[in-house]
Amino acid sequence: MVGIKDVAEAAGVSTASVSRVLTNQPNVTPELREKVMAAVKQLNYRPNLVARSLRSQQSNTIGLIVSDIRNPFFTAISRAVEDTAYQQGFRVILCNTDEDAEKETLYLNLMRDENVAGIIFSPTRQTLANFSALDLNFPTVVVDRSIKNINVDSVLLDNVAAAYRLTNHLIENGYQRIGAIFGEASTTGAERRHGFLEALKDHNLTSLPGLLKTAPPKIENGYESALEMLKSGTPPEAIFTSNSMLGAGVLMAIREMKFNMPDDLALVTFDDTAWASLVQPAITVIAQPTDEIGKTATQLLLQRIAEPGRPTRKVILDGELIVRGSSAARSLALHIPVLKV
Amino acid sequence: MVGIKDVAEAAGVSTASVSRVLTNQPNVTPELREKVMAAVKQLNYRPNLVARSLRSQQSNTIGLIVSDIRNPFFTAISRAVEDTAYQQGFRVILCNTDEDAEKETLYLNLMRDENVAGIIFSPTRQTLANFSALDLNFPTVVVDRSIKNINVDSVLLDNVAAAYRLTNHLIENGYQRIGAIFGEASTTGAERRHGFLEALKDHNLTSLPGLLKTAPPKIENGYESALEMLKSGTPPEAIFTSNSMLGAGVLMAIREMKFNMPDDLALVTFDDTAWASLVQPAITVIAQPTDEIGKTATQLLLQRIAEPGRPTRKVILDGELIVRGSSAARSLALHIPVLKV
DNA sequence: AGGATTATTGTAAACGTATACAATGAGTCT
DNA sequence: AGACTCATTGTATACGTTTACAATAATCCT
Repeated sequence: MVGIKDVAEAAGVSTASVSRVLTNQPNVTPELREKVMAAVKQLNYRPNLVARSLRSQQSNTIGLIVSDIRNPFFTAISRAVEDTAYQQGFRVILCNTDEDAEKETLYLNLMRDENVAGIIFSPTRQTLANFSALDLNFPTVVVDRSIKNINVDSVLLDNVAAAYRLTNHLIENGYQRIGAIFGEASTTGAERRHGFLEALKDHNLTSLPGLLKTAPPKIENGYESALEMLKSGTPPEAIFTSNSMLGAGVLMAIREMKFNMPDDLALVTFDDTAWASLVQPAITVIAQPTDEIGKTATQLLLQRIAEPGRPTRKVILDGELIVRGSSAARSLALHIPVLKV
Repeated sequence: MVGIKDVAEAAGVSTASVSRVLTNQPNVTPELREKVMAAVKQLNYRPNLVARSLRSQQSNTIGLIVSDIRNPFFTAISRAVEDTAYQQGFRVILCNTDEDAEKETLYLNLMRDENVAGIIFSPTRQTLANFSALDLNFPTVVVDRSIKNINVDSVLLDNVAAAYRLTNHLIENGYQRIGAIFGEASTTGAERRHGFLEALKDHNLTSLPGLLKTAPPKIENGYESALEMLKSGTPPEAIFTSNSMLGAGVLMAIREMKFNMPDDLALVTFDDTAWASLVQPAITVIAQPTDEIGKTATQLLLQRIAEPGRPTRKVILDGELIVRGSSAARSLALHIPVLKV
């Protein structure tokens, strides 16, 4: 193993000088830099990041704590976070929590032990509730989940507005008996639910018993919930889901029950996943600007790392409504049954 | 910051003793352990992993280097790797290479600098070619890509056999003009191509000009390649793709050209993604045992970390052919055109 | 019983780097 | 010219652990 001492010796300078040129400090003469770099290249020296981190008491790895990497939303986020982080010389440690509060504290502790520079985190409601209690002693930015009355950087979607728009779109296209399934682990689900209900109210519609569900954001839950709705005597005309996992489950149920989209049942969901546009008819969605979210979160974090005292900020992004066939305007035949036959 | 010294003081013992109980060494009396643990709990002490890693010259983080986390195959792999790794007390650093050989060496160096315990890696062909040259000085296990004549643990699919089976299935169902698109970055694509061609040969079929393509595993490439095939005067009866990214692109092209599956065109692909079963007709695929692959790779790595001298082993898993509607037996009408009308 | 062996704990050095402080030398000013 | 400043480099300590080695106490054997 070649260390800084070897480089110093080879270059005929002190270890301090080597360290200084390698950390790009000012006040080093070009000659010094040259000598050192030559020795570095010759010996193929690479600084030991662990030692560097121990001594300088700071590291350039950041933690990314998400609930499920298989959820395409988080996949996209991680990708964006990693890209921007690596680009700035930071590494990323990825953790899956499965929306499990215990795992969350586990990983949070881990991050502390690893002495990470900061974390990007999408906490469960549970963890969010006593967020101030666990006082993270490192820079933190919250993504996707909203956090109130606490000073922490965050970047999230305008969930209420997006859900409102999506629901509104359904209603304007002639759907009235609208079922909905919301994720229950996060604040996100609750906010989208709020937007959904607002839209109903503004059109003098009410949510119907048995057609308003809440479940952990997993495919099977979407499937089960939708089956219940579809098998009931009075199935909905449309289903709204607050994320793609639930949406995929609903689609499975639709397939199983051999319902036709959108004539028998319309479907709209959050997150523009691969399958949403491949399926026929394609699914109407709210597309979240995942790249933007991940990138912004990382930038926010890096800025806070550089300047811990800066005022916190909340970045709120807008979702984009992408209208596709799954929510096409209800056909006349169905609207005015008298015309049938 | 509370350190080991504080704990030692509080417990009335030496720092060495504290360290010994915390690293679960034998030869400590129960009383000692008790005293130390009490102090640890009281002070809420947590060992600094960076310092530990520096001193002990080993860490418990492993690197996972994949080409694209958005590819569902790698998403599934990472999830499995992380789960098993964390379960054994190891952390995971995730890196995306975009199948870019430069990025690969970049991250490989990074892993070295970070002093990771080992890595799990799916190298490009390019990197694989001079694999021995970059002599990784840490335990490595290669996944998904095959590597010859070099002693390194690896776990991969029996690609030739799987591709053969998939092709064979098409042929048996009456498809003869079969187009194919293979990933070009990895050895995987080449192997699957081999299996594909073998199957053709065994049925006295030949690959047709313009119907055998190679491209980086991205959706747009699948799309472009398929469009070319479909727009040609003599489009294929079926298309075979060697991974889900290409497959998704092909499906987009099919949709755009308004071809019907499987009557106008059958489609089969590798990897059982979410959309493969949601689409109608659902897609026939070779499902890779991703959980198994990730888990096995991690275990292999941890074993090698524990015992560096052990003989290397190559684990070869079988893919599962899942037959769905996209490759249904060609209808009689098309088979025997004379019957038509 | 006394020496040899073993089990347990303590002392202090080491891991590889960054950095506070000291030291040196080159300008600058009066 | 001498005192003073400032830029540059060197010396040596600190980061928070683990661990080789020393030391002590306890046990065993003849």
